[in-house]
Amino acid sequence: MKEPDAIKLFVGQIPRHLEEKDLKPIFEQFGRIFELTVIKDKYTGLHKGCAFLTYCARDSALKAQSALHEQKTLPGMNRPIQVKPADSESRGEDRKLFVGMLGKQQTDEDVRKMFEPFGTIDECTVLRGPDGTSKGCAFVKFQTHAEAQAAINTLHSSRTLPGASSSLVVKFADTEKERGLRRMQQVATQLGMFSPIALQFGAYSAYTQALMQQQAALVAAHSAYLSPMATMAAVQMQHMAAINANGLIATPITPSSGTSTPPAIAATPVSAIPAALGVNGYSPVPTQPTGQPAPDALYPNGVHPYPAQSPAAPVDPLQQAYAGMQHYTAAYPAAYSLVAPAFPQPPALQQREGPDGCNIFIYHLPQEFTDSEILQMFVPFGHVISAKVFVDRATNQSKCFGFVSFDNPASAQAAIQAMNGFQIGMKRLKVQLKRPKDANRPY
DNA sequence: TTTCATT
Repeated sequence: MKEPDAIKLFVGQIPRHLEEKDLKPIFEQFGRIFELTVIKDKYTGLHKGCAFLTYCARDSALKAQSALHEQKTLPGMNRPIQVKPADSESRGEDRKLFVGMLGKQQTDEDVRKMFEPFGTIDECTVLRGPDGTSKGCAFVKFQTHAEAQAAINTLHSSRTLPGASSSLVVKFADTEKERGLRRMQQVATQLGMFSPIALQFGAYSAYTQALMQQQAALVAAHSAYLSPMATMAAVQMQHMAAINANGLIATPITPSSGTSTPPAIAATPVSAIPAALGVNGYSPVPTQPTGQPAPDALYPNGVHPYPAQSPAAPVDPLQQAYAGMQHYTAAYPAAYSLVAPAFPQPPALQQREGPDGCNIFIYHLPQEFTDSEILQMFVPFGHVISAKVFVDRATNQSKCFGFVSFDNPASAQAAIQAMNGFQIGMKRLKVQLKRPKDANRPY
């Protein structure tokens, strides 16, 4: 049994091929383990590279934390292991700050000194690229929200650091949700598609996102062993599967030029995709020259001395997958059309309204969006009977707002739910029900 | 100039 004051620890920077049984020996040396759980993706079961660990005794947790946290690096990882109380133990992530516009040469210590006057700092990390160069920003975690707020009040915009292009930014760090949106944006950018297909990433359900990540990881893990054509087919399937799994797009997808991908692939169950790739059961783990996974015997203490880097590890699988795709599609423009055109252009729609509750108003559209873009942006949510961007009569320029009408209120609600607040560039879309014609505009 | 992840 565990002590009542036991601490649940979060363990990060774990190689994804290590399971509970592999981790146990690493942590058992600090005391009896009450519970050790590798965190897996709730939909895909994919190992997320971290775990929760509770010792029977509080003291064991403290010992493990001081012996391991930031002290050792497990093989294949490029950052040291994290062993610290889980967020659930401290409640609230409202005490973490994002600090932007730092000089490139400032270290964790420099940043810490700047923030120390405002309270007790739990964590202070300058973000760095794989080569160790600063990204010019940092995260600083205080013990309380009030301390963090005090730092914002005093430091935000207070000065311009040497080498920075504008004044210091100090704000609360993005929430999990905001980060998700940001990632989608990055994916969109990497796909080289600002709109409209890329925007649909914003409409993806968590489930679809999870599938995407899994497929991307598989593609990344195996692209080295697959022919370019197979890799591209995998990326295609990833898109198709994502779209179909989302249940939003019913359009049949037919390849428009010769590849080995049969039309039937669009109907392939998602679970069958790894098999279709010929990688079913193949774990995305760097292997030894023998073809066997690295045996535990290589690091009998369970902990490998710093810096133990695997040449295969430090690339983000998503980035790698999409970079690969971009490269491929750049070389074969004809093939590109296979990936994108899930949404054939319907004939131009008349501007007409749906019933009450079926019409939505969209504001903060990018200047370059036309009827076609907003149609494609909202078609995943239902049957669109009208999509109209308003343009200035004199200049023919978009007024950056428009209306979309569905044939039923549920689609309109789904669209609002998914797209309101969706970030495009610096702006977020405002998506709400269109006001009835007779309502006055209060602004 | 937004991270490596928090059941």
